[in-house]
Amino acid sequence: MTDTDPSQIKGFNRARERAARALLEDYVEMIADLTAEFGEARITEIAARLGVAHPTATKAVARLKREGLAVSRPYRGVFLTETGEALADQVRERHRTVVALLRAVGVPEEVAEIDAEGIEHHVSSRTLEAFEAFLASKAGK
Amino acid sequence: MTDTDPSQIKGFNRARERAARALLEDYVEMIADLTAEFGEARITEIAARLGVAHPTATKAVARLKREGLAVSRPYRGVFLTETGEALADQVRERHRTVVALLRAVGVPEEVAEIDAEGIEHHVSSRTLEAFEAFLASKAGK
DNA sequence: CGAATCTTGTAGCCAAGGCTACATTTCGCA
DNA sequence: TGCGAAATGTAGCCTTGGCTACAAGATTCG
Repeated sequence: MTDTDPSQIKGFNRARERAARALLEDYVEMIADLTAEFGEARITEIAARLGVAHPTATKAVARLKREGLAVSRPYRGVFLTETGEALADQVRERHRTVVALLRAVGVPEEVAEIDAEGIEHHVSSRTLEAFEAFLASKAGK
Repeated sequence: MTDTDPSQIKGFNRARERAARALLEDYVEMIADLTAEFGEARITEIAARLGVAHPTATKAVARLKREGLAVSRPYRGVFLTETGEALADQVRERHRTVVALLRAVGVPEEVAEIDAEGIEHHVSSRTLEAFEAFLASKAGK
């Protein structure tokens, strides 16, 4: 079996890639937030805010670097690349939209923030468009 | 460190329990569907529909049994316990509600079905209530 | 300037979901 | 009835996110 078996990939993708993408997005978003707030994102701070031990954050950042989303030098802060920034913007925008949508259908603010964290990673672009259109029409009324 | 450190649990919960709960729910829902359709749920069928190899499904079912959600005898089908049935009902009801909500805000049907799969596991009870209320008010108009 | 302290990096282990390979048990049918 | 195919079970490995423990590079300040 030298070529790639689709059925295997499907299984691999299932829970795996789903979770992996969510994780990447969380880290990128957090780095963007910290950079905006402090001018840089330190490993310790990233770990603390995401509620994980620092080696866990180190590993994740290594992955971000591998994927070209971030750069860093030993003992210095972590910064997003242009690609990383773009992803962060997209993620934050989507987060805002999801929260707004939830609020628009009557979800209490605190709950909306919390649930959006989990939900946002599963909102496809088409669903996002629908959300935006719905919010726009509602605003127009 | 003999007592339980909360910060550690938080980390453990993060991606872990999130994914674990979604997985359990997917399996329970699938078993319920298959039982409704064929009178029993076979490991092979469960695995096929969830797109995983059968040993993977076997492991998951073992976990369901451990948690008291299902029962099974070797080389026989898998069945849900009352607790499992209750969870399945809840999961399916929530799935329906999420799909309905998505449709109500303008998401195309096929997309709604797909995205609901990922979203539903992150919808808290309070958000679900809000969805139901929103749908009810909309129906009333 | 040097030591205590704080921040990072590295090594190494665990649990869990996935998979493949191989052993067993059932089942369908000639 | 008996055998081969199909369905399950079991063993064992990989990857990944998490964690702890320990090593090593920054920092701060007396």
